[in-house]
Amino acid sequence: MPLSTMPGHLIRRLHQISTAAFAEGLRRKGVDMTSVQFAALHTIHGHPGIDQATLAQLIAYDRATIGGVVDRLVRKGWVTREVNKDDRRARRLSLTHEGITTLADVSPVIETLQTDILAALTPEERARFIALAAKAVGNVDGFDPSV
Amino acid sequence: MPLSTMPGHLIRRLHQISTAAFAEGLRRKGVDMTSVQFAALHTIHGHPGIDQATLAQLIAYDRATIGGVVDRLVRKGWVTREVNKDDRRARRLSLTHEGITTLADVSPVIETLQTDILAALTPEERARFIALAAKAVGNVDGFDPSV
DNA sequence: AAGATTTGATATGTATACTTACCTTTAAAG
DNA sequence: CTTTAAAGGTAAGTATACATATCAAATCTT
Repeated sequence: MPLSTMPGHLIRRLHQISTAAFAEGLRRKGVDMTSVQFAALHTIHGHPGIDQATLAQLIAYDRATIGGVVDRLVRKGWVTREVNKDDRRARRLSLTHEGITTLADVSPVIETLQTDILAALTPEERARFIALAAKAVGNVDGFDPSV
Repeated sequence: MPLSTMPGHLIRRLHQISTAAFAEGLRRKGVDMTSVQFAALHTIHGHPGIDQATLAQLIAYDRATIGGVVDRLVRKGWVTREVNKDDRRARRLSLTHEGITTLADVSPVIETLQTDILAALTPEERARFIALAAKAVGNVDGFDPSV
């Protein structure tokens, strides 16, 4: 069985293409942001005051990894992290002014990139691919639009 | 635009599911091998004496990353790496006896895993997904069966 | 209320990934 | 045949990823 027909290999290649397209698009825009950082930023924006564990859960990240991601977002001045008064284990995450502006700045670029990633497909194929991928990862239409 | 419909996000989730399924399947088999290591092993098996740069190119890896992967394969006793006499820049990679046995041992498990990854899809959907993914990454049927 | 369990977060260690820089060795140019 | 360019590897630095262990705070049990 050739690697080129194995879903595992194809998915890794897609992921590679996806992150490369992301990096290139953002580089052109002059912003230093990874796709992981965007997902975190985007989700914090929709859930101000969220804690790291919930954030990790919402975007299906590892709890241990998210700490480093948030570190870098804080260092870049896009996110504030402060101890939750009601639960001193937790950190409340919110976007700074600059975080909000940057997010607004890159969002349209990123939406464009979503079609670039699947540029080799026709619009119909792209839609079918997205539907199949969503089903494969356990999403159904409108499953969790908050994310 | 919710993350849950963005190809970039879906692809990352698929990749996550894929590598997790791989790790779990191999763990059950009692073998310590990552998907990257399998791809390298599989490709070296098909191209004995291959050099690292060609290997990296065949499976779409980074030249710098492959060095570490090969390091670990050598350390596990599955691969030999020796300087090519005809081009002393290059290293000739080959499988050891144990590498061949291990590869034969895990190959059937891994083929099974390929459907596990897309377990949420019906066989027809799975086939369609694979065809679309192959097209998206620039493969056409039988494009490079050597990999 | 004291003990056990759970939970948010960090620390540690391993494995990708990719960029840039650098070294060595070939190959190409002139 | 020397200068230049290209190619194979490695090294260093950054950013995911995830398992496991640990710590502190909160919650549940009895």
